[in-house]
Amino acid sequence: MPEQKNVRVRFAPSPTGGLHLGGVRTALFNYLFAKKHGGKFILRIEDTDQTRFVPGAEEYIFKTLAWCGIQPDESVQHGGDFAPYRQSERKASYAQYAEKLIAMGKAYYAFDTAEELEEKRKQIPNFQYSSATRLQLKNSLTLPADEVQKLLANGTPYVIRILLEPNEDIQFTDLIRGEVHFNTSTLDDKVLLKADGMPTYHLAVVVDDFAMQISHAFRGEEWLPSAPVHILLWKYLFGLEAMPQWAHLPLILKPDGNGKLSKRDGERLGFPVFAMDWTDPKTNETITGFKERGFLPQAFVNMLALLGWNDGTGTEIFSLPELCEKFSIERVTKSGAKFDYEKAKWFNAAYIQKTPAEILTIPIADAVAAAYPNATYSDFLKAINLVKDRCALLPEFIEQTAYLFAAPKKIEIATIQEKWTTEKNTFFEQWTDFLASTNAIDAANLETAFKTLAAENNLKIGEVMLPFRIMLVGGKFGIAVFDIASFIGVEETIARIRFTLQQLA
RNA sequence: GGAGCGUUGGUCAAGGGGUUAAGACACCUCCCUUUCACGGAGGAAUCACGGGUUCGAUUCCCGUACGCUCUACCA
Repeated sequence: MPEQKNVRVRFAPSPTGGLHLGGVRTALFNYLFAKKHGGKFILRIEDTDQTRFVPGAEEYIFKTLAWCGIQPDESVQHGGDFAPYRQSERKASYAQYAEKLIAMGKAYYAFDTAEELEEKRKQIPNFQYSSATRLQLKNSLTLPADEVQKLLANGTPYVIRILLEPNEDIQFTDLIRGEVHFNTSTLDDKVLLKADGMPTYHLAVVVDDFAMQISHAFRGEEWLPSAPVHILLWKYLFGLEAMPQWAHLPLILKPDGNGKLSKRDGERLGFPVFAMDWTDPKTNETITGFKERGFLPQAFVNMLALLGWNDGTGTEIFSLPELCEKFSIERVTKSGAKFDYEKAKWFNAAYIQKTPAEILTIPIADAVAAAYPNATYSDFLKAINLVKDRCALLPEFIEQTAYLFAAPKKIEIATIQEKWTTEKNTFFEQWTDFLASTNAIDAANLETAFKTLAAENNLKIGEVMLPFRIMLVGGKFGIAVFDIASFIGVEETIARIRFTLQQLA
């Protein structure tokens, strides 16, 4: 890619709640692109809507990104030459551009109240504030100049709207979709500056992307329809040469049916949508995140990267550094992808396999301590390695190792009882005697001894193996039986056998 | 309603004028393991539909259908 400009990209979330999959992925793609091109990744807080302020949301965004390992180069927390990075703190800078547009004849004051517009929308089927209707509305285009001045002077609330010429073709190149065309006649005169003096997104992105020298602007596909407004703004204010290159990312869809994935879908279908737990400060309701559900951040990031991007080779497991090296915006898919939680778990399982037990233990340390207060650290490490390949989610380590740290509470006695014989009873008595006398308790030795003893008693291995398993773990599940016996030790093994034997008697 | 974008197996997807149309997840069968899982071997697509262009279209063009997004003083 011949890219002369310094690469500067930005992720610009609005702090209104938890960050979901799509948001994190947008951040990730921005980050990867920046790293790939030796550029800067900027985090800008888009908090221009004061009515939607949610305490804690901004902090949550930083924590989420940190967990994912995608650190901004510039942000309200990391500083940078283009501070402030919070749009509410840049409020003063927007009005001048709106005024400039008015002076240029590209924007105008509008005094219609929200109620009046609401009424219009009710009356007229497909009402749009545009060339077709603006001459019948209350604005500086229809009102005499002196009245406009009077309204402005006495503090009448107003907004500034862009003045769209009808029937103008707007065309631009999207890095993912190629040429995209729009006609201004289908657009409306978007509000640029709100009555409270804050800019809308439309003005703010353009002004800030210019101010922060953004070279590439990536955002969700939902922004595509308003892109022409942004392009016009660039053309009027800063010139098209300075405009960043656009890329509109495909949406992440719900697994069943169609439509954008929402947090409700997660609750409905039983999987996380937010990266980390998010507690709504108003309702105090907590929505589970991938982190708390037991995902490793590397797995989460890898999974996200492959949702809408691939390197073309079929490889699916990439570390963050590898992603930074391989990522290219052109290889991002055009169409939306249904989120597949099973696949997400597969990624996590893959990462669990390759992550050392010492690391896996960190995020589950508290849960382990609560579940098995007597388990030693080294025992748990050993246990993790034993059950590793059957865990897709971190909390599964607790369940999967349960019978290694405590005798099963319930024994599926019926399964043994059906085919129980005195021969088997004899066998297990001999087996406990052997265990009591041996000190070779590694799994391989135990297995050899067990098989030899079974043969001596004219019993098929399978006839006694399953009962033995059930005695140790309570049912037909778990890791290799002799690994279990070896892990829990002779005494405990004997105790568990005797316990079941008593019940069978 | 309008505009924009999209459409390859159940899902994610590679490929992109001539291919046996990769691979992964899930599912099914088998092997391994006398549990399960892991692992291994198999199994499934007339590339939305209809027209073109072409010697030849899943690939290019045009329509249609369907889906999604937007259509707020929200982002």
